[in-house]
Amino acid sequence: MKKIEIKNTNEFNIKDICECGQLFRYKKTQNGYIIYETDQKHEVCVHKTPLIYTNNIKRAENYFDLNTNYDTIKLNLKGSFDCLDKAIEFGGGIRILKQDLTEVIISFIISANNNIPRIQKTIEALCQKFGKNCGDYFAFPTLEQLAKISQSDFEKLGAGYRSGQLVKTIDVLSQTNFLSEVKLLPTKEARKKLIELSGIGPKVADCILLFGLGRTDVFPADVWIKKLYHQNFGGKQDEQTDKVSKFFVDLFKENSGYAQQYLYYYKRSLKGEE
DNA sequence: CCCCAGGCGACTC
DNA sequence: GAGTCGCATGGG
Repeated sequence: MKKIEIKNTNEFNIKDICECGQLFRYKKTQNGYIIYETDQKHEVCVHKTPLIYTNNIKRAENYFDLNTNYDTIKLNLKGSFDCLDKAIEFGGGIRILKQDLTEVIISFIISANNNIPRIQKTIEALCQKFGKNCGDYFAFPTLEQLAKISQSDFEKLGAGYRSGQLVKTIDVLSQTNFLSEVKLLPTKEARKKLIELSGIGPKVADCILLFGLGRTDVFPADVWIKKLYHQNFGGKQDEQTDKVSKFFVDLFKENSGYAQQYLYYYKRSLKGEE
């Protein structure tokens, strides 16, 4: 096992990374976190500084986005409005992970109109039932494995009414070149193509673009973001997703995705306190 | 009993 | 194009 030592802790906080909402499979440990992705395990221990344990340095550098300067991004985002400054202060150690596209697509279809503990529970059950046994954990099912799962199987996992959507979308992913093609498209076209899949609307598409395709010129607008928009910029209580998303992308451009993660993480942390 | 959760799809007009 | 409504499921 090799290790990467993180020296600038302003730019890397494993709690922020795990709990900011970008992924669902992680576990808190004695002095850090373990993240599970596809059939991989990424372990981070914090002593004085964070240490990433990996058997593939290049892969870990890419996964944790270590070549992006987050201090610069935060500096660029500051001064826009008060809530964002507080959010950056609160979650300054967030990094946006380069996650597996298929896993992100399936996970965020399950996330729609759902709560995080239940999303995690369903995804964990999916891995246990249909993923490879990797010893002390289970892999996320491969596309080949996913293609064998029926609608009633998904229902038994607790996916609810999203079960049919999952089967339909998995069918497209496994029977066409959708995944390889969508990667090549500019953000706007990729978004449109994603929304054609069952269970994917504007919000889920933006999460997929941000977490699975590395596009930071998107701004997923969920219920928390809409609340924040209403409080800070007016409009209706339940404003239209595309309207809110476009507002913030116009404001933050290529840094929209980062801004969204700081804001989402911060707003959720205030749950019940405002 | 109600409302809510990282919304979406179908159906109106 | 915008406005409603139902949707599985579990927790508060």
